Amino acid sequence: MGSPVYMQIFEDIKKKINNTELKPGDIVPSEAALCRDYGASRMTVRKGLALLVNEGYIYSIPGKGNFVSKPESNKYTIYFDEMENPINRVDQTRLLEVTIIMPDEKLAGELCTTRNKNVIMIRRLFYTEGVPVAYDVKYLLYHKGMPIVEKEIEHATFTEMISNNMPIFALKKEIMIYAQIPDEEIKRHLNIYHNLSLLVVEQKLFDKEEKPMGLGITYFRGDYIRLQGTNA
Amino acid sequence: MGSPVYMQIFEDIKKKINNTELKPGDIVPSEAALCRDYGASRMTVRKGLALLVNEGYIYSIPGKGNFVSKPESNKYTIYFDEMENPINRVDQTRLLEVTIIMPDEKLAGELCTTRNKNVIMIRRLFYTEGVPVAYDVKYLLYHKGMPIVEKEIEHATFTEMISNNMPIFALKKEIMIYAQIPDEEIKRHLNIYHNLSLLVVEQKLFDKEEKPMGLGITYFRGDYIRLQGTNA
DNA sequence: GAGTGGTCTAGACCACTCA
DNA sequence: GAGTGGTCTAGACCACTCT
Repeated sequence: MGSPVYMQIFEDIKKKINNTELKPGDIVPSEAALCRDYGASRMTVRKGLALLVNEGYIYSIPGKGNFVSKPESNKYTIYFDEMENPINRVDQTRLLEVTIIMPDEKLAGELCTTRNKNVIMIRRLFYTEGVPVAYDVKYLLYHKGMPIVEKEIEHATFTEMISNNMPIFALKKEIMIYAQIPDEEIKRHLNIYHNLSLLVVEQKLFDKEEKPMGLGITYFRGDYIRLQGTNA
Repeated sequence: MGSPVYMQIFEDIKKKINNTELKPGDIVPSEAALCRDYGASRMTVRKGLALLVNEGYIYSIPGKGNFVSKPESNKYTIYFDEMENPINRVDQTRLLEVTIIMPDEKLAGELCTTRNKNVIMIRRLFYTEGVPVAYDVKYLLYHKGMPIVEKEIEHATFTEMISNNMPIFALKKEIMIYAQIPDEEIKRHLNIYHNLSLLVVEQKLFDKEEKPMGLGITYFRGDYIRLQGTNA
């Protein structure tokens, strides 16, 4: 029993919640009561309770008490990287095009910019063992230090392109996942001759002021990629 | 400036990390130094640092110091619910079948069971505004209190089916997302006559001993669903 | 041995809720 | 006014790292 007191408190209460001995909405014994039960000081008890709060088991209402939470049952954590996924990895890329474009209505809206502002467009193909597995398009709002050198762009992930000149902790990212039938251009790029679905992943990156910095759309062959996640 | 001292410490250091004034791998000023800087007690300083640890900004090495982390740049949180998604919601369901089956090799493997154990199979259709949008199959390992009453199953999400008799906090869940072309049966169920992709979401639920309790596969019309997430 | 973080105490004052 | 959680202090002892 070498484990710290606050850990005991944490584990004990967690067990009671998992046993339904304490149910969502129930009040947890008060801090003073826990101090008595464990012969511990209040700071120690609070440290145990803080762990339960962090893991979403309980929440506090000042002046009232600590209460058992309703679990968030449909929350998942997934790790996504254009270049690497649970069943495969990109081992080669081909740069199709790097150009400056004027965005159309839709793209300007997505990037919260106007149609007369320059946008860098990067189109690439990703390969695994010589086979094209994904078609990738990025739109970056131009700003100083932006990589427009082919060498820097060709093998970079979206985050890498932008984090060259932007501290990465400040980035907010959104992801959108959907399924689609390939159009003729994508079929040609990905050597698709028969019926095949695409898994499309859109990534949008924001700066710390919540302004969009870029949009990336990756069209994966459906038989190439699976995204995995857990509620851990 | 009514905000607590520990919050000041937290914000200040966070800002320095986002400014790259402190870079990944750098050492954070020692707790003693921060006590001096802020005229605060050690417990207060430690509370501020604990926040940074929780949010993944720093980590501690006992006897050495606190260090700035490398950010996890490809981690996303998504909320998935069979019945409800960002662009639509299921407003009606139809139970196609509830039966007891013996699993085939593949399913037995997925559920870590043997081919002679009973498995409950539930097949349903989901509708939005009268249109079939998803075909849903669940496989549940039978155990006491399992819902086999149609009324209880028809409108339940996967988690609800199982959490009736199992404390929900103990559940571990895995999710897998991929794109697929519909087979003839699914085309018939979902009234698909032209080319259309499916977005397939597999959910696997585990008990607290990490043993699988059930597998759910939902085949969504590609034009019906988009999954969204953020790195928040 | 000096410095570091990890655990813990026994108090304190505050704002809040509830009866 | 009694009870609750939120913040904070000024100490303490420990195990650890580094030199």
